[in-house]
Parts: sequence; structure tokens; C-alpha cells
Amino acid sequence: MPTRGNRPAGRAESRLPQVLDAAAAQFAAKGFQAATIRGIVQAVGMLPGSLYCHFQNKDELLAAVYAEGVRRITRAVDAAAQGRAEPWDRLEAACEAHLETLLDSSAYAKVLTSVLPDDVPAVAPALVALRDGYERMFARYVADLPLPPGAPRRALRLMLLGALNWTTTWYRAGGGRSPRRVAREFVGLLRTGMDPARTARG
Amino acid sequence: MPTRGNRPAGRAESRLPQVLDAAAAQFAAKGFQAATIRGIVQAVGMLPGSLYCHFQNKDELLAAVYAEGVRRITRAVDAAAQGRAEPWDRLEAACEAHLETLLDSSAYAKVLTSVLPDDVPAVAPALVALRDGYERMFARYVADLPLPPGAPRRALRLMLLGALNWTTTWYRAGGGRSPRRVAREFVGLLRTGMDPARTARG
Amino acid sequence: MPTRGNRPAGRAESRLPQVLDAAAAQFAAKGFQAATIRGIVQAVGMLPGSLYCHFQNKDELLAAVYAEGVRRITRAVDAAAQGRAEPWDRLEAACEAHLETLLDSSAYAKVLTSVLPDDVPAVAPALVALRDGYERMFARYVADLPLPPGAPRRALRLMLLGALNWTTTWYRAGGGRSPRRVAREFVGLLRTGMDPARTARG
Amino acid sequence: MPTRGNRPAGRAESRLPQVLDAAAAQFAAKGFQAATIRGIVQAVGMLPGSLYCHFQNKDELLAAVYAEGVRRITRAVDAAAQGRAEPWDRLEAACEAHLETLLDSSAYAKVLTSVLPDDVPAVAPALVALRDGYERMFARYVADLPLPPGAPRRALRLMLLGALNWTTTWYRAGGGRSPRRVAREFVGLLRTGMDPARTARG
DNA sequence: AATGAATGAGACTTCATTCAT
DNA sequence: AATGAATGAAGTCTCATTCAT
Repeated sequence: MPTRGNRPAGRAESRLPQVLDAAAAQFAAKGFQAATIRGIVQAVGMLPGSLYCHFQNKDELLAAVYAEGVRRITRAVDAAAQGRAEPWDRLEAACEAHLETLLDSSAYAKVLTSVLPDDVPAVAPALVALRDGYERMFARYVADLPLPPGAPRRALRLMLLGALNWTTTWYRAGGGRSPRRVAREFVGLLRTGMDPARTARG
Repeated sequence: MPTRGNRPAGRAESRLPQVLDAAAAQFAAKGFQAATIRGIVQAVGMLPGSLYCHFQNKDELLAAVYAEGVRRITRAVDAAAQGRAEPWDRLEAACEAHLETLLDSSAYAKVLTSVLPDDVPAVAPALVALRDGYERMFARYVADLPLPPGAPRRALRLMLLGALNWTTTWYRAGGGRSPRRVAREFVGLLRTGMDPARTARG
Repeated sequence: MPTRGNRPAGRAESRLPQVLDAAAAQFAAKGFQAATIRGIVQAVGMLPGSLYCHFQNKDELLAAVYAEGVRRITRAVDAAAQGRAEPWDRLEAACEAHLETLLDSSAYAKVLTSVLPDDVPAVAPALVALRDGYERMFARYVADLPLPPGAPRRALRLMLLGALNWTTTWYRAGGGRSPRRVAREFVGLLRTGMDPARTARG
Repeated sequence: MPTRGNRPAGRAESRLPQVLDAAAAQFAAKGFQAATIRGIVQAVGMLPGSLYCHFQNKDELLAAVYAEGVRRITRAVDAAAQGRAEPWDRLEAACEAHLETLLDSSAYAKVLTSVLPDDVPAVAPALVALRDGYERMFARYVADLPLPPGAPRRALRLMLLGALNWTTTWYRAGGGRSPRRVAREFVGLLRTGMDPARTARG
């Protein structure tokens, strides 16, 4: 079973996907500015100039990673939510998938929270549009919740997603908390509330 | 009582505070990496070399800004909390002050959420220690809440602070929401919960 | 009589002429160094690598453009001169054709004045030889002039051609001067002279 | 008598003039594009980055060289013209000085003819303005000539300057022609004209 | 005849930092 | 406390060119 070795370039077997992976990893680990083209392509055994066969510049590379990140987290969350019929259940499953993708699975997803669109003015609108698309899906899960009229659904979504996204700041893999547990706790807090007066009555 | 004589600039007129302000502004606006020494000192009419009369290097400059940021937000939150006796009330006031400082008042505070300690390994422990000090104060407000035994107080704190800090991502001054309203909504969601079953029963 | 069959492109449809045109345009507009292979082939919808099916390298491409430029301006000048019997008349017609080709008609010709052979050491001798061939034709027109013995014919040629070639620096199409008028003025100045003493006496 | 050696940097003894000289030399020899920052600073023993203490970028460096070139050729031509009272004489002296500066004395002046403003769009207007200023001086010498009414003074100036500037293309130092001789021939051709009919009558 | 991925060299430029003054 | 010239390293990006397909 012959392996390819590192031939300079077989047609149709571009190393673009590997480049994208490497870029995601570096952007996620160090942020956009600190990640260098050299560092990214080195991980794939390419030369800096070769990157520009695939992307016009570093900004476009980020945009591509960002888009892939949205695709992945969208797919994961959507898949997790499919199986749940009860709305709160579905929201919790979505949050769990969101967190797992963000914290454990995918450097692509981590880029979504660690790179602020403002860091890259040239493609900022594109990034924001991608993010908005994703959040709309989340808004639908919130819309399905059986809440009393006038409930602050928007605040609920913003609070939940903000809290989830901020986990990358304090979460350490292998600690006492799993993404699953965090998701349950957060959704639980919103669902049940903490006021002892009400809890007592409940 | 000595007069100044013709000294070009008395001690009191050191431009260090201005430098710190400029640094805070740039770090907040662009992040640590993207902010440049040149850009910072230019805002004060100094030359790059002159910065090193005041700070050993860029990292120490960040540390100084960070420390000042913690000092300011601590003072603001503490002052706001003083006036409130009821624990949930106090927490809400603290959140409001936190948000106001973060979103409206102070580039210093914004640095706390926009610069990750990992960006600057050399002073990362110092930054984390500063942040932890601040969050301990917040933890005390949570500890004072009258919650049923076994309530997930830590999750509550992490969720609340995460959601508050993430507001810098979506908050736009002059929109429909004030820091005050956001703080109320977020704390309200945690306090009351949203489950219609319970709400109905309650 | 063979038909084309389904060959993608018959010999006659080679895109080589278009490439040459595009190269002439870019060399004329920006000079040799600043013109890029990418820019040239893009204008024809080809990819950079494809250029090397037609030319060994950028230098050879320039040589080809240069040769075509000489061919074109030679043909134009020769055709214009054919019709004139009187030597001064013939020189003027030649100058007019030279200028028209240079300023209005042909990017190829413009390359002759905007690219210095020294820019491309590898083919510099070839370029100089081409240019010399052209100038010899001009020298013949000067040789035919009925001048007094000892007249500085070489200076006259150098002055005239230099002045004509330099027009690319200041000439703007649509201004008050046409190539024809410029040619007449320049030849007229050389023919008649300007010294009022002599003019008066003449 | 101690020499300085190459100390890193004594205050007030910037190497800027040397940099400018080196830049003029390289721009004159190879053109703007082909001259490299590295090559220029190497000639002075500096590092590429150090250039940017003195100039914002390569374009501004060219502008500085260009300005100095205009200053030098202006001074030379002006000095040469001062001594001559008779207008044709003065024009000839000016041409001689122009040619000498261009061909023998000064890389700075050579840049004026070898770098086209179009090569550097960012500073092109500035370069054109500098050149225009110089040519106005020349226009004054032409204006002073005692010519019959309606004489094509503008054509005369354009022809003369064009022919002079084009000499850089064919002139080789040490050949049979000196700048002085060329200047005399060119001015002579314009002054006297070549038409044998008139010459014979004259 | 043409492609497309890749190369390797080198381009300009930026940046944090130093140090004699 | 501040300057200004310089450093050294590294950054992104461009370009002519190659070669299997």
C-alpha cells in the first residue's frame, strides 16, 4: 500500500484543507494578529508564498476559517437539537452541543469566540453576517419555549449565548465540569430561577 | 514655599497618566497585539523611546492599565453595592455598575474583557490574579443570596459574569437597551426563572 | 480538405497574439519591471504558467514585443515617406508617422521609448540592434537632405529623434497639438532656424 | 586626528545625506522599481528598517531625491546663465549646464529623466510640479530670445529640452562628443537652421 | 496549449526596543 | 523626562518560474 511521500504537487490533491485546519488551530490558540502565515503553513510543510494560491490574504483566510467554524457548530447544534421534542430539552441539547464544539471539538468553532470581527475590518461585515446567521438558529429554539407573554426572550438568548461563549475564558478541560454539566446548569438556572421565595412556593 | 523656577515641567505634570489613558484606549479598541507603542505615544505627543522612561516594556504597560482597570471597576461596583441592603438588590446594583463601567465609562475596564491574559505570557499570572481579586468580590455578593441549600452558586456567578462580559460583543450605545436595563433583565432571569409551569403555579 | 473536428482550438485561434498585445499594453503603460506576468495574462484570461508555452521568460516576451514595435513603426514611417519626393518633405512625413505611431496608434511603439534596454541585460543587445536598425532608416532620410558640406547631420538626427521620443513625456492626446503639428514645428525649426538676423536677411 | 569609526549613532550626525546619495545613485542606475531599499541602505551600512526613520516609504524617498535633483540642476543652470548677456548665448550656456549636470555630474539629475512620475502614482503630482518649476526657468530663457513675432517659442523649448533629456539614452562619456559640444550643436541647429536655400542666400 | 499548485527568493514595511545625548 | 537615530527580527505579500497533469 504505497504512500504518497511529499511530492511537490499532484493535481487535484491540494493541501488547502490542511492549511485551513492549521489556520484554525493557530487563530484559536493565539488570536488573529499573533498567528503568523509562516506558522500556519509550516504546520503543513508549505512555504508562506504558497498560501496565496488559495487565499488572497490573511483576512480572507480568516473569513474561510470563520465560515467553516459556523458550518461546523451549526451542524453539531442542529443535529443535537433534532432528537429533542420538548423545547427546554431542545435548548439544553443545543447548548450542550454548542459548548462541546466550542470547548472540546473544534478549533474552528473556538475562532468564532476568540476573534472579534473588529480585529479585521476588511472582512468584519462578512464575519458578523455569518455569526448572525448562526444566532438566528438559536433564536428559533428560544422562540419555541413556552414562556408567559412578554417574557424577555431576546435577553434570554443574549444572556445564554454570552455565558456559553465566555466559558472559553475560564473552562479547563479535565476539571470538574463537563460541557454537558455546564449546559445543564446554565439552562437550569434560566428555567427555574433561584429566588427562594418562589422556589419555596413552587 | 519653593517656587517652580524654570523647570520645563514639574513633577506633577508628568505625562505618565496621559500615556496610561492612551494605552487603555488603544488596548481596548484594538487589543494588545494590534495596539502599537507608536500609536499610543503619538496620542500624547511623545516619541516611542520615551515610553521606556515609564515602563520597562509593552507588557508592563498592559499590566499597569489592567491594574488600573480593576481598580476602577472595583471602586464603581463597590460603591454601587454599598447602598443596597437586600442581597438580590445588591447583586443587581453591582451588575449595573459593572456594565456601565465596561460599556460606557472606561477604556480601562474594557481592557479587562478584550485582552486575554494568554496574549501576554510574561504577565499573565499577574493579570489573572488581578481578575480573580475582582471576581472574589462578586462571589461575595452571590454568597449573600438567600438560596436553597445546594444551589449552584458558582454556576450562577460564572453565568452572570460571562453574560455581562460578553455584552461588549453586541452592545451598542444608544440602542434600546441601557446597561441598567440589561443588568435588570439578566439578574431577573436568574432570580425568577422562566418555566411557565412553575411560573403558572407560582 | 480536413475539418476541424472537435479540437478545442485550431491553430489559427492561438491566443499568442492577444498575449503579445496585452504585454505591449502593460509594458507601455508601466514599464518592464512594473508590468507583471500575472497582469498580462489576466487580460487574456489565461493563467501565469500558460505564458511559458509561448515564451521562455519575461525577457523574451519583451524582446518579441520590441521586435513587433520596430516592425510596426518602421512600416508606418516607410509608408509615409514613400509618397514624398522632396527630402525635407519626406523627413517631415517620416516624423509625423513616427509620432502618430508613438503617441496614438500603438502600445508596441511606445515600448520602444519607455523601456530602456538596460532594464533587461539578458536581451539588451538584441533590443539595441533592433533600435539601431530603425534609426538607420531615419539616418537615410537625413542623408538625403540637401545640406551644405560639413553640416552636422548626426546631431540633426539625434536632436530630432530625441525630441520626438521625448514627446511621450509631455504629450496629451486631445490637447491643442496633433502629432502632425508637432512634427511640422520640429522639422520647421531645424530647417529654417530662428535667428532674427538671418531671418530678416532671408 | 581621530576619526569617528562607525559608531551606531551620534546625535546630530544623521546619515540621511548619505542615504539620499545612495538612493540617487541606485534610482539613476536602475530605475525606481529595480532599485531596492536593501541595496540603497547597504551602500551606507544601514539596515533596511532604519531608512524609515527618515522617510515614510520608498515613494517619499524618491520625492526627496527628485527635489534635490531639481535643486542641483537649477542651481547649475542658473549659475551658468548668469554670466551671459546675449540671449542665444545664455540659452546655450544653460543647455550646456543642463547636459553636464545630467550626463556627468549628478545622479540626482539623472533621476529626473530616468524616473517617470507615472512610475510612482502616489507622488506623481509632486514630481510633476517640481519638474514644471524647473522648466519655467528654461521657458524664461526662451522668452528672452529675439525672435520674430509668432515664432513657436513653446515648440522650441519642448524640442530643445526633449532632445537634451533624450541624450541619456545614447550619450557615452569619453566618446567624441562632450556635453558642451552637444549643447552647441543643438542650439546652433535651432538658431541657424539647415535649409541650403536660405543658408545660401544668408 | 493550458492548468493549478507550489516554489524560493526577495520585496517593502512595521515593530518593540536600545542608547548616547 | 525625553529625544532621535538606529537595530534586528519578523511580518505580509508579490513575483517569475516550474512541472505533473
